[in-house]
Amino acid sequence: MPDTDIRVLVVEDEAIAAEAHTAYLGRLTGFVHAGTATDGHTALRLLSAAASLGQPIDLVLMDMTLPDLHGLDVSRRMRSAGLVTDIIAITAVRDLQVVRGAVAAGIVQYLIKPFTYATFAQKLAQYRDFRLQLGTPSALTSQTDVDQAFASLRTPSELPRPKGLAEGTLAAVVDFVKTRSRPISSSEVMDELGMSRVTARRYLEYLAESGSVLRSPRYGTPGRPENEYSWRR
Amino acid sequence: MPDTDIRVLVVEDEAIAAEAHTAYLGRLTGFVHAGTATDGHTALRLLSAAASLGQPIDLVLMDMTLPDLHGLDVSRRMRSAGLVTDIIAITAVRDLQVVRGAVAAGIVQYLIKPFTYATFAQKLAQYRDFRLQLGTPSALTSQTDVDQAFASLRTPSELPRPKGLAEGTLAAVVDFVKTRSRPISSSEVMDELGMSRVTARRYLEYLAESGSVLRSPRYGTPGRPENEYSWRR
DNA sequence: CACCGTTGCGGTCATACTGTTCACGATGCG
DNA sequence: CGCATCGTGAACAGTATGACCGCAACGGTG
Repeated sequence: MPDTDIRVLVVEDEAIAAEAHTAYLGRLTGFVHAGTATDGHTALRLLSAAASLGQPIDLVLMDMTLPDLHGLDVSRRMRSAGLVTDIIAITAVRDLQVVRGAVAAGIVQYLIKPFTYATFAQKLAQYRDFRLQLGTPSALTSQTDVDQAFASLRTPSELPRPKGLAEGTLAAVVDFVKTRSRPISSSEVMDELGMSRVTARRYLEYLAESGSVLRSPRYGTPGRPENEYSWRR
Repeated sequence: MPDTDIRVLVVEDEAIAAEAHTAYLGRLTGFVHAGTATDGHTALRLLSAAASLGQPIDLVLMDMTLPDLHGLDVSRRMRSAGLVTDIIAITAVRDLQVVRGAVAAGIVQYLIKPFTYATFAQKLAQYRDFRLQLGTPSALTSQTDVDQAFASLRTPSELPRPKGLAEGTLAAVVDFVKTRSRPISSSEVMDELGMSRVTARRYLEYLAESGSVLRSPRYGTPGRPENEYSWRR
């Protein structure tokens, strides 16, 4: 459905970086590259042109360091112009003031260069989920619904590995879950990997929390329901 | 330390609501009520006055429905003026466009009226955590750090669920009931979700008790009448 | 129209099995 | 040897299930 595709404008002065972003975009479903601007004024012009043509840009990948304007200035001018386009900031600068300003300017994600494709994809996927949740008009019925939408925007997909989890064990569990196409329970991991149920569960739970595996209760048998975990690509 | 207290401006045209918000604020540590505005222009004037006095407002509790301007307009004008003050939106309107606009205008939290003090306190506490993480200049060293800071704005805990109800199961049932426009019986939930009738009924009954779902008996067939449940918006 | 058998869901338990917690033992590192 | 990190067993708590009984409407029957 091209109708629901998210139209993306890349704002980046370095040609190589701009091409990289565009290439990354092409690998994601649901996103369309709608143009590239190499400075702030061009970006603003493209944005209003697209809006008046009835094909507004949905999302801007905005580099913060531009030749003419700072990315934050571009964002602020967009807001002044009444554009509700969402913005993902891309920057090499880890500046506190910039982050604070970014939040105030309504920037939905903040990517620090250099980043891997995986990181890029995750941030955009989160944004896509966010839009999806807001996309259905009937969805917004309660505080919880709004909270959910905000959560998908702001929950990091990659949690730092907390204490109590060993790298080797984690790798073993990840490997095991990956090889099974069927959802598995913590008991199965216990049996197959020879670890205790407690340990198996701790790792699976961490993976579920970090979003790498899907968790859902398994019904049908007496007793407390068993959670089953399946690797999500 | 009054130095680190968060200075809050309440923007609300109804006196009773404004007082309530102020009273709520007083019960929280780390926040100071810095003033109240009953319309958008006054709010903007107070904000720039405070900023030029060197005592900028850190946070605005902004009602969306004001006599002169829409809350979103006030937010946009704040951004145009270069104010990095954070904003928590308070509104009775569950409007998709408003939520989208709110995100674009850099609104950090979105509270739907009416809300309990618990909800209010939770949202503000989350905001305080967010500031705390951005407050230490050395903290921002990696993508993970930024992610963590954003994450404190997400909803960490939901309302306390009574014992005996699993979070995942409840979510599944709520989701199922929501998607059906027709009233459904516990047997249908049993069949569709693969759980037992007892379990399905327990969750439906809880939802009916808590008021999010409507319950009424269904006549016309032999046997004891069946209760049917329908989502109430 | 009053009564009664039939029917099928409502409501309650004991039960079964897992999730969760806790304190301790094992392992590694300085 | 002391400290931090991790895995484990055991005890406790949580939660879905099957079975069972009772109830409320239906539909004959007199």
